[in-house]
Amino acid sequence: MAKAKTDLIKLVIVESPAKARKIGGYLGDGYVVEASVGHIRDLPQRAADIPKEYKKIAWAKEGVDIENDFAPLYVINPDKRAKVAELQALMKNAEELILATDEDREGEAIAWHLVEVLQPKVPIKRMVFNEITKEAIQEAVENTRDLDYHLIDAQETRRVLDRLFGYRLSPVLWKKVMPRISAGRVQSVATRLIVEKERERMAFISSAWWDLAAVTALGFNARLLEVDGKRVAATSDFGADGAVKEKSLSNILLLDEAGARGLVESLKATPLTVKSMEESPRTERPKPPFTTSTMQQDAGSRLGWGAQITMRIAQRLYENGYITYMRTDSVNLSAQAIDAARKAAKSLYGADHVADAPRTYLGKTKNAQEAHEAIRPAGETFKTPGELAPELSRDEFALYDLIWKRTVASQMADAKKMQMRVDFDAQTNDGKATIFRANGSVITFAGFLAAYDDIVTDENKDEETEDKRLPAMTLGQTVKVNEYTCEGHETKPPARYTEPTLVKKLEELGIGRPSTFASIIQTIQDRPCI
DNA sequence: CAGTGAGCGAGCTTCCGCTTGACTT
Repeated sequence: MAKAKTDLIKLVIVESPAKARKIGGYLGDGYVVEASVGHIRDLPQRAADIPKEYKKIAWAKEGVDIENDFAPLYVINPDKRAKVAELQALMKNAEELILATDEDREGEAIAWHLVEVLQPKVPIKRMVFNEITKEAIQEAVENTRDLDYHLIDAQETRRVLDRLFGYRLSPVLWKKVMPRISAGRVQSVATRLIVEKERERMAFISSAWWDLAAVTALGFNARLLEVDGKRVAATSDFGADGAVKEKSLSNILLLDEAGARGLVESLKATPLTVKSMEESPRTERPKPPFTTSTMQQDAGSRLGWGAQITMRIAQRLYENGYITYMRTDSVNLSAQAIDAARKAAKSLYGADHVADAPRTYLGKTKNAQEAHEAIRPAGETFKTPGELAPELSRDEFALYDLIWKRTVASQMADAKKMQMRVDFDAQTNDGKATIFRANGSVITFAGFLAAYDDIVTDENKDEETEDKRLPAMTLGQTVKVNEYTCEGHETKPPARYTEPTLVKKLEELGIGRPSTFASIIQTIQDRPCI
């Protein structure tokens, strides 16, 4: 019996199974949506992957014929043979092949590889979209384009370069250093960053200095700023090597313990006199929604998670439909997501806490591909963390909560702060003129901080950023001092990288991709050591 | 003559990036 016309389907191929299910629901009858589950073909990884007819060819193991215009040898990934067979079977009933892989360099290449492998005899269309809503998908399927061979060539070049660099350099290391270690465009830079940081720490020479504080009867402290017109050394006068900066050398007073104790002695309980006061308003803008890298950084600092744990939890949230795709370098939200964030902010924190106009953010990542949205709660209205608490595990809840807050905060109003600075005169009993300074900062309008607090880390705890209210004072007023205290400080070497701070650095340098940040860290730790 | 040990040669390791399960540690 001849096949009825209605048996023919339009085959749509995306990269991720979760995406396939969702899009399948939006496209409906006549469409079959399948996932390639990532790349289906690659250069041979090992000798066993090389087809019989290429086994004797010298360059086959490297997978690149450098004598012949760097022609690559592609083989089906061993774990994708069943998937390819499945797609080939579906093609038999297809009247059209629609390639809906991600709109980035790798996605375009996956689409091309699919065409090369499936060899369709039916029309081929390339469909792209940046958000998964019914409207966006409908529009995308009606406005298809052709494959972009510039992008495909760019991907092939990247692939060949990485292969030649990594597969030629690594064997040199086996011979000269030890077996099984490796080198590559990404991992070698990551390793070098860590080595350089360690060298900085080794070259670091710790300097000691002392400072003074006046503990006032009004409940605030003021720290010593000047003695006889000379500024007392502060953290910012020391360079990365731990020594006093060149330009600070001549004009600062570096107090040692004896000097500090002498000043305490000579000040006794001298009151402070208000010399000047200054108030300056500050506004603070919310941060953009999460990318893979910033999510890893925040989960690291707030939840104490490594990059891989964060990604595993995020993957579960994504597969169960709670968040959008978790491997992204984009800070953009869809129009519907912006709307949802603003509605959530309005109902929970009030209309005055929502930004006047929808906020859009510019990504600052080098080489960003922006094939996906930022990481955000899924759906056209965001379920609050509280609503989802019963169905999420403890870790899933913690990460969803972070994503929800960051997304909602990104559409909220600026926070307003008032910073206060009061300088005081005090005279030592041996006639030295000293100036003390008190800083205060008050949040006058929480804005986005109502949803997403600034985090206090060990590094910024000492700075004058905390919410500290100073009492009202007038010029010339004297303030009673309970006691003067002094304290010794040491400059600290630059901190070692943590997993998230290394990811941040790599991203700044344009090295690695959202799908590989976690595995880079794994690789440089897994390789054998001497 | 069977079992053992030294010596030799062959084959393997490895890159980066895109995706999930199916496997063991």
